[in-house]
Amino acid sequence: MPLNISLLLICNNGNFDTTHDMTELLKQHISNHIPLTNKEMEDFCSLFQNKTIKRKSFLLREGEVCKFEGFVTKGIFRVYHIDKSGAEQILYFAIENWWITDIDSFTTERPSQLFIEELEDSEVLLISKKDKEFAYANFPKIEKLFRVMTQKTHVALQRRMIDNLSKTAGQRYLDFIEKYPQLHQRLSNLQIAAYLGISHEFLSKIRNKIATRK
Amino acid sequence: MPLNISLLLICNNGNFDTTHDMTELLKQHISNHIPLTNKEMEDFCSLFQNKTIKRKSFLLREGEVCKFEGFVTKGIFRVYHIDKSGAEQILYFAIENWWITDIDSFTTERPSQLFIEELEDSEVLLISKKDKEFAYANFPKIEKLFRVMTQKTHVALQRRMIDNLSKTAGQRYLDFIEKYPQLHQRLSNLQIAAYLGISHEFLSKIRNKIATRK
DNA sequence: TTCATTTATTGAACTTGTTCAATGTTTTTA
DNA sequence: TAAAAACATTGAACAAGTTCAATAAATGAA
Repeated sequence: MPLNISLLLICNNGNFDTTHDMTELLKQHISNHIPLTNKEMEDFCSLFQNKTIKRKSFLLREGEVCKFEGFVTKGIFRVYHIDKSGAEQILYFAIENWWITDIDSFTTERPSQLFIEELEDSEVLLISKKDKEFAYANFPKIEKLFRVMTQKTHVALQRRMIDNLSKTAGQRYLDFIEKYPQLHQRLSNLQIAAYLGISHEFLSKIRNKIATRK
Repeated sequence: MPLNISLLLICNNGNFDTTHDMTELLKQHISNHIPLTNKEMEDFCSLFQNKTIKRKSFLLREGEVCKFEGFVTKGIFRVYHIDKSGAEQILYFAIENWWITDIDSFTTERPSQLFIEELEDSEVLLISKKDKEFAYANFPKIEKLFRVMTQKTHVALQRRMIDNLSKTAGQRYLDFIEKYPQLHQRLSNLQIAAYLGISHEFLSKIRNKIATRK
């Protein structure tokens, strides 16, 4: 059957409904965290809307209130801040199976300080605040799911914080390509530098040094 | 009545049960986040044990599994990591009304990479993993409480991450004393430097520059 | 109160990372 | 396919931050 599936994918230019396939990834993701009954799973996933987005467009801009939480099913996003001097700091990247939102703006309903931008043509499943509150109120397991996921994200950020406090940029770059080989291949060095908190020129020098030492 | 209360405090050398006063602070803290019935509040707070700790002793050391989550009612703690070269990175400080744990070790039950140390004589209310699971299972509001608190903590860490990526050490120091004036007064410059991710010598030079410019 | 320990300051030499400008390379788009 | 735009590399001068060593000041324990 793999041939048929390939043909299906090749022929699909985004002209017919693929929502069913889209939520498949989300369902799998949820199942990896908590057990839900079929009904709970269907009810929860039906709250999401599929959205297709062209590269270099924005899901959120600074100053807007973030009205969604998104689950990426295709493509790559970056969540970043622009400081007073115009420099960009990337908070995180999100590829397939990752969630994106400005959790601060989403929960407080205050204007966001962040940008969320697509780097490739992407697809994302979006849930509104109202529907998420509905889910929390009606499915206690969903409350647990998001508590556990937020904890995990927090632990990852704690590790990154410690690394940023203790390691040189060169070491952080090596850690990055080791930890996220798939991301590394899909990102420009400009993006990686903004994530590591260094200038792209310096990243270039780091790469040169690594390359000539091997 | 204020005189009587003062006398009571003066006479109490830790020799009689003050658990009741201790959980008062916790109850207030919880009420600020979510509404609980009296029974829920009593049931939940009864899961905590009060612990008095001398300064410079450890609540957790690297390599141990973190078996508690703690609510600080008195004193000041620091949660930190020691890297390969022996340098300390402070993840956060906790004073009255703050929570302390290694959330990674506590949830995964794997050895911690962190130290939790008292900097003053302190008191803390501790809850075990089993009792916390019990609370989650029996009080859905508690699940929500910790989801919301973890979200807030995460937002704060995201801001700190962005600041660390974009600001100079001098600016971060000024931000720190503005944001946490009470902490600033109770901490040595060694501690603050380890939090900011700089050497204490350099912090000293920053302080000198600030002082002479005023 | 005194001695030992910890904390803070300062300077000099050094390392890490930035900025700016010039040049080359790759990718997009018309 | 050509031109434009975005991305990557390199060097030189500079700024930010570290390290080490010496000294002073503050704190804690006997």
